[in-house]
Amino acid sequence: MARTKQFEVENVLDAAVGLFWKKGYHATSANDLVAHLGVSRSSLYDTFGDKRNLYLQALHQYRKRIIGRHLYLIETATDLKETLEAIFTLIIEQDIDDFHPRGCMLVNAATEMAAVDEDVAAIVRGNQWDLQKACEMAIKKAQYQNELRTDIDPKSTAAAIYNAIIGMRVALKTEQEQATLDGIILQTLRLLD
Amino acid sequence: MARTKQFEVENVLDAAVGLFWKKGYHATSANDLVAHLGVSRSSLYDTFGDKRNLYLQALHQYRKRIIGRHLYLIETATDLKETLEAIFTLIIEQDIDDFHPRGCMLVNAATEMAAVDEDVAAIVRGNQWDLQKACEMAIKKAQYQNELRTDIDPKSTAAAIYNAIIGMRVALKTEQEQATLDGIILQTLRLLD
DNA sequence: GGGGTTATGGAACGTTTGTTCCGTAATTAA
DNA sequence: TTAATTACGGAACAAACGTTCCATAACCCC
Repeated sequence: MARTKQFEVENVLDAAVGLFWKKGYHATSANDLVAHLGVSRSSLYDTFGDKRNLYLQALHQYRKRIIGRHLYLIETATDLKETLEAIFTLIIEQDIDDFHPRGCMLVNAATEMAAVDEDVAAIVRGNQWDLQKACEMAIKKAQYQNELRTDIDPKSTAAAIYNAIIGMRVALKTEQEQATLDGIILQTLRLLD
Repeated sequence: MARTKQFEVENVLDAAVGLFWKKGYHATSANDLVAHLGVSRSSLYDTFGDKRNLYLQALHQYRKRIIGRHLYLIETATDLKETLEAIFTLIIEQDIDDFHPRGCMLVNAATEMAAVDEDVAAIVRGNQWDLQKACEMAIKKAQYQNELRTDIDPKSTAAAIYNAIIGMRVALKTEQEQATLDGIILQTLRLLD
């Protein structure tokens, strides 16, 4: 019936994630997108709507691809403390020694956009809920299996751990000493002792 | 010798803080600044240089005015845990029930600008150093006065507490349940038990 | 192999961007 | 009062912004 697209939507979304993640919403121009996504202006607008819409879809893509991995690790954890330490390490390795650390796209979105864009806020909140709930469930499971003290409150502890992860995401935006980062991990995971 | 300025530099800087704090660097336009600072375009550029320069000066102003208060509270604390709880409460009260929560201007600056602007990064790092050091010293002082267990490591604990404050600053960008926030505070301050 | 439909590339749109320029106003030392 | 200097308001600037439009190209069903 009609001409077929010369690109994969998923691939282009991944590329859009790459741009918006690194530079944020306002600092990424339409020209940037056209130049780096390998898709012409008209096809971009035809497929994704306007810039804001593309940004929202990129946020969903980021959440699915990047955060999905962390969720999976937590949900399948056998040793929770070890798993959380591994996640901290993953996060650190992503940004350390990077001249332009990207941090977390959802944290960047929260600070740049969430206050003035309810759709962005909803995505950020959804992500928070997922991670906090997964962490809470993992704590409960560990308690049920007698691997964790039962006087630890699952909900507030999960919230505090999630909160610490967010904090580290910001900290990594300005390069940090490894010793400081290790200290934060050590103390945060002490919540599970 | 020459005409006198019709405005106080400090007042204008405070107003600039208000704008950049709420909207960030890129989303605040030169027109926004002219419209809200009560200073003509030419006087703005004459006094503060370009937009980026004004932003950097606004960051310093924010640090002096807002964070200076927290520093003072920590440095003069008699009951550290109580003081930290008070600071958490101050932070929460600023943003809760606000339709457009501003969060912390330095956190916003870190995520939006620090990766690509070394001067912004330096200001953020300076602020981190101040707060972390103040917290570390307060812990040591409390330990010396036998108000705190001596097996608590001052440096890493201070880093973790600072980290939790940053995390909460981001969390408040999307409105939160008070119970969740209280849980984070409770668990974070457990580091001092 | 048309005919209907969508995709594409590129030019073009009107706004908004950050910044500069200039004529005039205000200030004070001489 | 004059001369020298700086501040001010507003027009003006080129560049970049996000978006739209259109002629052409590619595709599939009939």
